[in-house]
Amino acid sequence: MFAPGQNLTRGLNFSGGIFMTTKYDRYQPRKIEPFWRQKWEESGLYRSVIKKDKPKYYALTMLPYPSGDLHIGHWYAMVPSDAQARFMRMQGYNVLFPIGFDAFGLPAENAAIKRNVHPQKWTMDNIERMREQLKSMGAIFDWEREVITCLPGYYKWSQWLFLKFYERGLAYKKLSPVDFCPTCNTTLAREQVWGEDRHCERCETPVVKKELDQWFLKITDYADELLDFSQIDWPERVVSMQKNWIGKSEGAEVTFELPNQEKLTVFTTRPDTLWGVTFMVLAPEHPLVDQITTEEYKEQVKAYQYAASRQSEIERLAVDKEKTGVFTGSYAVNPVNGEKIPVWVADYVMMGYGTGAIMAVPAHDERDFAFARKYNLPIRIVITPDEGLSEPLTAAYTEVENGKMVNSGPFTGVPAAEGKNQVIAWLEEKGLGHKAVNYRLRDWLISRQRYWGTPIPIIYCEKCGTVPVPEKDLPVLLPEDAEFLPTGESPLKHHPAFLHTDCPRCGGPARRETDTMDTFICSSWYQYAYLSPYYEGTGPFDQEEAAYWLPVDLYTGGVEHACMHLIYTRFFTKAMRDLGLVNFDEPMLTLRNQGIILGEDSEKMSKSRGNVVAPDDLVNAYGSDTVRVYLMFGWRWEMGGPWDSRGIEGSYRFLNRVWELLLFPVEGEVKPTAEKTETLQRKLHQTIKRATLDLKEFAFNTYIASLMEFSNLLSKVKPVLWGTEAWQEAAKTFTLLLAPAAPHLAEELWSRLGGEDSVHDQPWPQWDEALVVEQQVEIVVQINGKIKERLVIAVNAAEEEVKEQALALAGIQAALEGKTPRKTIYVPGRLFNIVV
RNA sequence: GCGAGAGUGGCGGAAUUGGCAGACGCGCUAGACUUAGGAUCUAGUGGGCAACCGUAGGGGUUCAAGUCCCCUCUCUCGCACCA
Repeated sequence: MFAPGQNLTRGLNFSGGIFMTTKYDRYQPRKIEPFWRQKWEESGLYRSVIKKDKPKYYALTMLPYPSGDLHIGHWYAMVPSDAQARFMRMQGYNVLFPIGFDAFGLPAENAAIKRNVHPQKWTMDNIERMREQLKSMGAIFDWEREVITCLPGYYKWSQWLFLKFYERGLAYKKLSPVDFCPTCNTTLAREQVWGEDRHCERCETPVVKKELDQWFLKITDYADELLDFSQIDWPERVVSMQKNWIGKSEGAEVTFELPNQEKLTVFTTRPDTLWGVTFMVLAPEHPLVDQITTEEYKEQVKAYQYAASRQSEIERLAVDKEKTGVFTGSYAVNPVNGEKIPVWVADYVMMGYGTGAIMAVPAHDERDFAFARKYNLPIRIVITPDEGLSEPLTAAYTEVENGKMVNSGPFTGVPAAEGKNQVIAWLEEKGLGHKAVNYRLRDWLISRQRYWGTPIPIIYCEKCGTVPVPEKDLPVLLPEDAEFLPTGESPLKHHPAFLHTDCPRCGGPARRETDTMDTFICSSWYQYAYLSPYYEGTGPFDQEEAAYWLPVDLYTGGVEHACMHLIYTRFFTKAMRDLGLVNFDEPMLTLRNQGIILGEDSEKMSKSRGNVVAPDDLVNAYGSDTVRVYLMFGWRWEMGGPWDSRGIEGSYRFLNRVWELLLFPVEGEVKPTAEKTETLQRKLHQTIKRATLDLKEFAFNTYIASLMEFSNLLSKVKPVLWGTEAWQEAAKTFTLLLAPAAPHLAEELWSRLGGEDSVHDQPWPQWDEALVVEQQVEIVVQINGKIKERLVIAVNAAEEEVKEQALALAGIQAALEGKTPRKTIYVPGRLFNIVV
């Protein structure tokens, strides 16, 4: 037992006594928090270095963009991740929880054009501010591993990786119609074009198509492997979004003969419907259109193509728009039955998917059905359910499961589901087609016509053509003295010293690639950069560090990156594996997504709405620990929801109560009882168990709730147990349990309670299952499942004994009214149910 | 249309995966202490006067259903003429 007040003095030593205003100083987070943060920094508490004798745990939070100020969303994402990392640390793991900045990108350059401040300065200033804000969070970030992606020491390796990809044919340049954002003045990857109107992910401007020569990464080489999620524990939502995005569909390619020896290959997932093809459709951009269109139809086909090309440049049309098309005048021959079928051009067929041409089976495809109806094309049924179909059809019959092939030559009578494969085999045998797989996934367009990004390390020589920059010449530095003008063109294009160079191969005059890389390149491998920031060895990172820390054990961040960053980084890891840089298949073993904190008005936070919650203000008002606790307590983490400015008061009150509870002594004599001691001990072990399991499961809200419950019990028993051994043990253990959530407060309490070293270096408490179990329990006594009475009984009471006591209860006697129980059910510790 | 997820008090949310619905907190009500309280403490708080009724709605399985099965409705997110 320690004398009240004694430990208060110890606390004062740390703070220099400056905040002792009353006999027992109040909870003053603004004094405690900076003090401890400085201590931790000085003592290197959170430096993560290889410790071979300890299991490692690599926890990672998504790389923030240095937009200027830390947002409450950053806190919401990072605080529970930090708590989880701290918990693992106390569980004996050697934890790495690094932080850095995704520092290239458009906002910096736009600021440069608008406000005449260099992107470098704008970015570094923001980083400096955000670094301080991040530090106020009190997370266990190892700042010595910080990476900033716009620094040459970083992007050198982005360029190096690009060159390695190039060597292996994973990076290539291609002239093709690409999406261009007229506001951002750059091309975008397919993933960065969103929504029905196909707008730019960043600025929401509808994109336009441009025919440009651009660099791509061959992510499609890994399409199949990217569909394999067997090695990772990722949320179902992300898995399904990625599957959906990759969009694998299996079927067949079938070749149709056209006049003048041309062949037209189509992709279909329904080879079982081949006998029902009544026309064919080409996309307006299909190269065969010009060749097969007959003189008679030339004019209208040309007009249609022109209209279609205009259309793609304007807004994308609504889904339910009326289908349009024109006849080419030509006929194709259906290879399965020799029929002549008309070939049309229509914009409901996309050049970008499959072969840009389809076989139309109006009876069994909704789109073809609508088209056939409009243009009076024949509709032939070749699949029917057992009960048949009534003609004329009012809608396409698209079911496969219950369908049977009819009017299909040798396959008539075969179930459609089996027919698919049988027909493919038959086509292959006859040389008419073959099994084929199609993906929705496109190769990743990485060229950006902007300055503030990683220069693509390529040189164009008149003699030698495309020449990669030799490894020894890396990094290709971004020139600092660029001019930022609102012309919409990259300053690199107008920077002679950058543009003109010598060919590394022949020494002749050459020019540099002026496009820079998509910033998603930077974030595709940053988890490896943390191992050895700005590495100066022979590869992008230190292999010894890699061998110890990799792969990332836990990754946390927003679900909005499911089809961008999270696919890209998986692709990078697989490609890097094939380069021999890493020896595993997946970058992040476990992924957890947080939800989004909305404004108090339930709308997305935005400056224009004026509903933004600034974490700095909250930290000033309540302290960092309160903000942390509230962010963990207020919502289901993966859901998020509207901010509640009153709710945070509850968390502040909680921490205040904890402070007073553990530090303010009881006046007068304390008379401990065995019963209360036991109650305290039991609740303590129950709380350890709950807190441990909840933290494991990312149930941060119930983790905090369990601490609140425990503090409620503590305040009940305080008058009788204050200062006893059981009390002290409970107080210290409670402080340990609080440490991941409120690290500063826990540290202060720990030191005042006489704890050794840092609370954060203590082992996580263990619970004793025997002490968790209640001895006396209240069970409910039911009749036919309805609660009639309650009974307090020993937890291990025999069923017979319970039955005897339950049946003897007055309320039960009355309710039974002399009826005899037919059956009784006893669930120990829960209920006793009498069935009559 | 396809895919994923969700519907529980006035609000945020709990409920050992079939076993006392509403833990914990916000808010609210009453009281205490106060010159004062938007501070703090104590008590209460799903509905109904009651028996009872209550987890989006309807049916089912079971001694027992928020939880399992079938149908319907609503909402959120992602993709979208993907052949």
